[in-house]
Amino acid sequence: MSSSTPHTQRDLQKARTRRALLDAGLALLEEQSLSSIGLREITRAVGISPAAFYRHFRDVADLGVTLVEESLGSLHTVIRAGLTERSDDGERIDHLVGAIARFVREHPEHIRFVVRERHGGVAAVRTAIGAQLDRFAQEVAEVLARDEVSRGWSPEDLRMLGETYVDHMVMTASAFLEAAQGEGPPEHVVAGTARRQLRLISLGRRHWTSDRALPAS
Amino acid sequence: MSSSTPHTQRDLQKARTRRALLDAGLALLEEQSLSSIGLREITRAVGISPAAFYRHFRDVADLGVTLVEESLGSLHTVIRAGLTERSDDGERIDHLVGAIARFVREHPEHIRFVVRERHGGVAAVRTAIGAQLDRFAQEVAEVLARDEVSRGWSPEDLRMLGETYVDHMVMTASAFLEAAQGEGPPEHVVAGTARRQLRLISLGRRHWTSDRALPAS
DNA sequence: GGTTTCAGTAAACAGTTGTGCGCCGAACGC
DNA sequence: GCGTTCGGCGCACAACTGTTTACTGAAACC
Repeated sequence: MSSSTPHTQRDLQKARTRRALLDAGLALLEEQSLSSIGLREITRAVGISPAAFYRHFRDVADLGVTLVEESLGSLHTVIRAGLTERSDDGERIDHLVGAIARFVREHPEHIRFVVRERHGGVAAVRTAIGAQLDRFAQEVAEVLARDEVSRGWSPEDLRMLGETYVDHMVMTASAFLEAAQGEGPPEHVVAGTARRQLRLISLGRRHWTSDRALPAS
Repeated sequence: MSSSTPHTQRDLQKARTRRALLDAGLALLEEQSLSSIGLREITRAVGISPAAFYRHFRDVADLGVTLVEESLGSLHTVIRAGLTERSDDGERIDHLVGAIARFVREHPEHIRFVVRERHGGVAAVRTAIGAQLDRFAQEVAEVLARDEVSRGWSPEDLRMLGETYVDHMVMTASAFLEAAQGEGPPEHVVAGTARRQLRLISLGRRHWTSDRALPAS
């Protein structure tokens, strides 16, 4: 935010190879996990010498953390738009699931990265993803708080709801990804399940009472 | 299942080092992911020569697949017992969350392994876990189908419900694990969120209608 | 136009890795 | 008791790893 890229030809070229490193890393991540990717493997894919890597990142982990911001940044805007959209529950659910499906189709590597490294072997990346998803859940909670249905909800309950939505979104995205590479049920089945689950949540939401006791059926 | 261990002293010793290999692998997995663990690293931890590894497993991946069966086998029995238990929703939820918490406290390495490798870099292990969780979801669906609330549910809806429970269980277990190592919110907060989420699902379940249209609020 | 900056290089460093080979020696079946 | 089985060992192999060093040459600055 402080130093926007000076448009000198040199920094421009530097930014280019930096991008190439990030892209190469992301590409290599399709078949292995970050902790098993070698620095040399990345530079080899880009076509530069191993030592040049250090001009851009301290570590492979460092590169990973950068990828986190990138990957989740794009998702952020997509979902935010999808949620704010005003319509009845059914339409909103369809839109949301459709948005996730489209995002996965357009940026498969990004969500593969996030899903794989969310609980992966590199602590720094793990916490970076966790922090982002936290912020994310908080934001979703705030959006949902503005709904009529959320009247009287406690902050903890709203927070819980946000987490539920975010977790569900990540799971759905992961399922779509598996579908795309033929590793699981086909896309339309995944979409169906995702819609059903959102409907389930939506129903639960509508009949929620913030105090602890369940209503005597 | 076919060849139960012959109780000769030699096979007994073989089983012992095999166990040691599995345990060592599991232990090493606390800080890295399977794809980055070296065969030598494991044998070194056990105290045998690298070549001896091949007497027990073809691969590190092979060892991983074995770990999957072990880790999820134990969880299987725990949850099955927790679900079948008959009581009102509130109690059942408390019991379930408590059971998960206890399991994580007793077998942290197992669930860490499952969560980490569920979307990890080793394809064989990934699919093994996926298959197990599938069977698992199916079974949960069948148990839930016996509830009074499930009258009139379509098979797809029941299946969806089973998946929802299983996914939630895995997520909760993972959250408990993070809590245990101080990487996230403390245990009682995790438990609270988990209970709320189960309550949400339970409410949605109770007001479910298997046909597509949502009831006009 | 001379000087400084700096992305990328080449080479060397000491480790590490997976895997194949032949051999041992203790427990085994008979 | 004897011949066989077989878990584990030592060693060698070629390939690979992350990191440091001193360097080059073109773009940037003034």
